[in-house]
Amino acid sequence: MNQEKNITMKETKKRTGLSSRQIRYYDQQELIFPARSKGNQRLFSENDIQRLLKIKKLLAAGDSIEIIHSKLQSPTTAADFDIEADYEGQINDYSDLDLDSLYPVSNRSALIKRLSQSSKHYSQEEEKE
DNA sequence: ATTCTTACA
DNA sequence: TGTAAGTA
Repeated sequence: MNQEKNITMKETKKRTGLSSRQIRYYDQQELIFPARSKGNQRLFSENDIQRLLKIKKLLAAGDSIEIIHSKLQSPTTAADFDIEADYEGQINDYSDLDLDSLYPVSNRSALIKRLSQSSKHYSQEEEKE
C-alpha cells in the first residue's frame, strides 16, 4: 500500500524516459492522476510511474490515446485503488460488502476492471507521433 | 535549479 | 512534440 505521491517530475522523467512535455500531456488526457504540492508541482506515485511505462509501451505499439483510455482508466483502476482503500474508515470501505455470496468475484480490482471494460466503446484509427 | 502554464514553431 | 517566455 505504498502509494505516496512523493516522486518529483525529474525523477519521473528519468525513470520513464519520457519528456516532461509528454508526461504533462498524458496528465491532461487524464491517463495519470498525480497529486499537487503547495507550489502546484506534480507529485507522482510508484503507480503513476508504472502507468506511464504502460502508456509508453502502448503508444509504441501504435495505439492512440483513446485506445489507451480503454486499457487504463480512472484512478480507481486496480493499482491506484489501494490508495483510497488505505484511508480506513474515512473513505468508503467496500471490504465487508455482502457481495461475496452474490458475485463470484475474488477481489475488487477484478470487479472494477470488469466494470471499466463495459464502458469501453468504439476504437479509433491509429495516429503517428 | 526546477516545474508550471500558455502559446507558437 | 519541442521550446520560449514569465512565474512560483
